[in-house]
Amino acid sequence: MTTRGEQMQAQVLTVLKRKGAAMSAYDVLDALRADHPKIAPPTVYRALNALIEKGGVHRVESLNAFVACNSDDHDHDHSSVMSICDDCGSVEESPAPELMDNLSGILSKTGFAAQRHVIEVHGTCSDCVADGSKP
Amino acid sequence: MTTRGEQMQAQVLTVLKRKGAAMSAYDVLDALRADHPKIAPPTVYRALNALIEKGGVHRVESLNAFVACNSDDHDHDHSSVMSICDDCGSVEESPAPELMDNLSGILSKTGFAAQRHVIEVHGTCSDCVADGSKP
DNA sequence: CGACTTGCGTTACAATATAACGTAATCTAA
DNA sequence: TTAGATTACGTTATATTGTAACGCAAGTCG
Repeated sequence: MTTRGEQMQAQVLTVLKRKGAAMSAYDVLDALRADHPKIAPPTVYRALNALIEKGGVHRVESLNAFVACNSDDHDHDHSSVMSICDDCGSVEESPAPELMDNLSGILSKTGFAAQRHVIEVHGTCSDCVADGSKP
Repeated sequence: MTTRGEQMQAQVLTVLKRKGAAMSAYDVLDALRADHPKIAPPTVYRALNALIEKGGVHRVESLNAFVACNSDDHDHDHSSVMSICDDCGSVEESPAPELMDNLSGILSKTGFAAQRHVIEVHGTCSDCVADGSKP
């Protein structure tokens, strides 16, 4: 087992968890510059991609951004819905097995062989709804 | 009613329909250079955004690309699933009202107020499945 | 017609992402 | 242990995607 690069991955994950919301790769890059003054984009993208493979990080396609997985228990086989708050940037994952079954049913009728699901819902999270429109 | 720019929108829509698959904004730009040698990105993005507002074009978030809406009948209130073939680039929309209800149910439990749904499924379309793995 | 408004075209640049190359770290086998 | 193979890292450079801002042209309305 190689451990090269895992330090970088750990630092990237720490940054994302500390933020608790979606961050662009370049936001992560800036956060890492404190420790690594000469860090470059490919380093960050490689760490992010490795973390995505492991399931510790998800890519938010509709934001071109990344978020730490906060629910450690669920499996990461794409069986969840991402709720993205456009006010505060928080991202929650909700497991949705029935929805996936429903989707499979719809698609199988058309002969489409699904491989990857992107289910992202934009809106306002309960906290931001409670805070009112624009305090 | 202004008609300025509608020519451009019409040409963009023609390009997208002729392609019959997702295209990046810059692919559209290149296609338009034949008629408009000096065309620039904002012109294309403005036309694309106007067409998206009207519902004639959809943005494919997971590809950073755009596709002409091929089913003229359905309403465009986000109530459909996009099936994206990673082999040929074709994009199909399937209405999925039950799925949307299901999704609303899941999210309302968390207090999340949904405003926009991004439901994109990547895989292989029936034509490409029929063509075998790599002919 | 002349003043006002809208939004287009253009220039320039910002934000996101990756190709490619040399090299250092790790692994394998003798 | 070390030579050779392999992996994947850091770096440079560049590709790709998207937008801010400004001046002007086209349409609007008195």
